[in-house]
Amino acid sequence: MTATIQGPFRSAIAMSCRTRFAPSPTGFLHIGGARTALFCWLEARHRGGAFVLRIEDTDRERSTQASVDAILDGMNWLGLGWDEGPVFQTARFDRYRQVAEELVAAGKAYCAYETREELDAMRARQEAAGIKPRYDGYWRDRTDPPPDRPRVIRFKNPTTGKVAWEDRVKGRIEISNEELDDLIIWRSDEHPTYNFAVVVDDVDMRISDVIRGDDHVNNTPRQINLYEALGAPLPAFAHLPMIHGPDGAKLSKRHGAVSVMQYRDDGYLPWALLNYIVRLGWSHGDQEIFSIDEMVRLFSVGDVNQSASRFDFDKLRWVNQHWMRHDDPARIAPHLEWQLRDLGLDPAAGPNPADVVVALRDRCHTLREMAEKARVWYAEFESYDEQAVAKHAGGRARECLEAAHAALAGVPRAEWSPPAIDAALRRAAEAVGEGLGKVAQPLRVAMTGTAVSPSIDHTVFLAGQPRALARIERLLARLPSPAG
RNA sequence: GCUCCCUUCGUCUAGUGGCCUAGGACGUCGCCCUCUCAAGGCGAAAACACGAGUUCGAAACUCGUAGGGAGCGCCA
Repeated sequence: MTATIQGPFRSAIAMSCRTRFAPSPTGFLHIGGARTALFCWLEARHRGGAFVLRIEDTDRERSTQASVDAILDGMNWLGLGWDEGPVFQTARFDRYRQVAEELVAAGKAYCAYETREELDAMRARQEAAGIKPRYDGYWRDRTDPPPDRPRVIRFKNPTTGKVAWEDRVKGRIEISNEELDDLIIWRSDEHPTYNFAVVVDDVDMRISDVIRGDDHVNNTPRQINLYEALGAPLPAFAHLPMIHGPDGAKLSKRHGAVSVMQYRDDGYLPWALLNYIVRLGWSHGDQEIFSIDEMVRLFSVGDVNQSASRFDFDKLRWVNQHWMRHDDPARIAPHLEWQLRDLGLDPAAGPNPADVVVALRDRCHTLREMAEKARVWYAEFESYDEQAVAKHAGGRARECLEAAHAALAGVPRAEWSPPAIDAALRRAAEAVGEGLGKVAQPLRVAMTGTAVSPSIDHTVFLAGQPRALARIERLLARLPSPAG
């Protein structure tokens, strides 16, 4: 009996989860924003709820269409799809105006007529006196005739008591109303302010869990007072700790990548980036590697910890390599192709990229490095590393290369594969009475012009039979002729 | 200045009063493996900010101190 009631009841609660990611379009999607978006997305997915994307573009000065596009591109590249939106706040001005006017009519907000200069002066006086700058409430209860000056609408914040909430990550937070002042909700230029628009939107969109950076904790009590004035049910709040740069300072350009799209350019897999950032502030025991499905299954914003973390590029690189090594090569290949093209190489002018992934994924940490190392199979190299030639092309290199050439030429075209090549090279080594290494090193120089490459069978395989033989001939041609 | 938040190895973290002479991972170092470079295996160094208190017992609870962060806009 209990079980039959429990099931539907519980899912009804889960269904009510609605989260939103609400960036302002004043730049690209940065790494902190990406993690906030991820956590919002995961919380909604985990609870079978909805994830809403909202663009907070009420600041006409700083908002740009290019930024909107950049944010959308970032979200799409990461694979964080939204169920509703994008909703633009600029499309909702009438609604904000209506709510602001209702608040005034209800005596919960009022018009104030100070100029910016007067407010600046007030602030300066308060700071000089060493007290917290706050609006003094001059117009709060005035009934004077309104002066002939631009007006703003201010919210009548309660003057006594305190605001408290149970933050899902920070725990209980309390702030006295005496710390707060009457915030402006409607500007003199007839636009809503952030703190007001957010609340109206979150109420209208029935957001159940407000998940955002902890730079917003100080805004929360004012917003809670607004919810109450509106008679709206309170959502749960979850304030995420910040992400700093490796040196503990705010993450900035000088740390390397700030925009998530830069991570694509630098050769990271989107799901690897997600795996790395999900572990910044969240964990599940000792587990380090999470597929997207696992994250959805295991994540809860209530498990996020409370302290700021630093971005560690070394660990990101490790996570990225992990996914390059453990995913299906076919899933990695398109990303490698993107990098090859970005380097000006034609993926069709060489081996199947999936085969390149198999050969190189143990040897690099990013797709960028992989593409650079793959260059030798998509274009001819121009010169040899002379040190490599000096070290490996002396001694019996000529005999070894000739034996390798003969052995490789004997591999039927249809059987051209790493195992067949390995067998051929071992036969060649045996024929000249040397270990495989004596054949492999000069051959490696012949194949790549350098002394470093993947295992010799793959290195030769990826070159393809005609190109492999040609490259052996090319090296042989520059070696001194055999004595006698 | 005021308010709020935070503090376990270099870094990300486990830890919810005894299982902790504090575990894992990245990074670092050493050894093994080996056709180069990697990857992999094994191992090492490395942390509870400090001080009081609560308790039979504190990394965990409370209070201070120090340090760090955020906010205090007609920005979001």
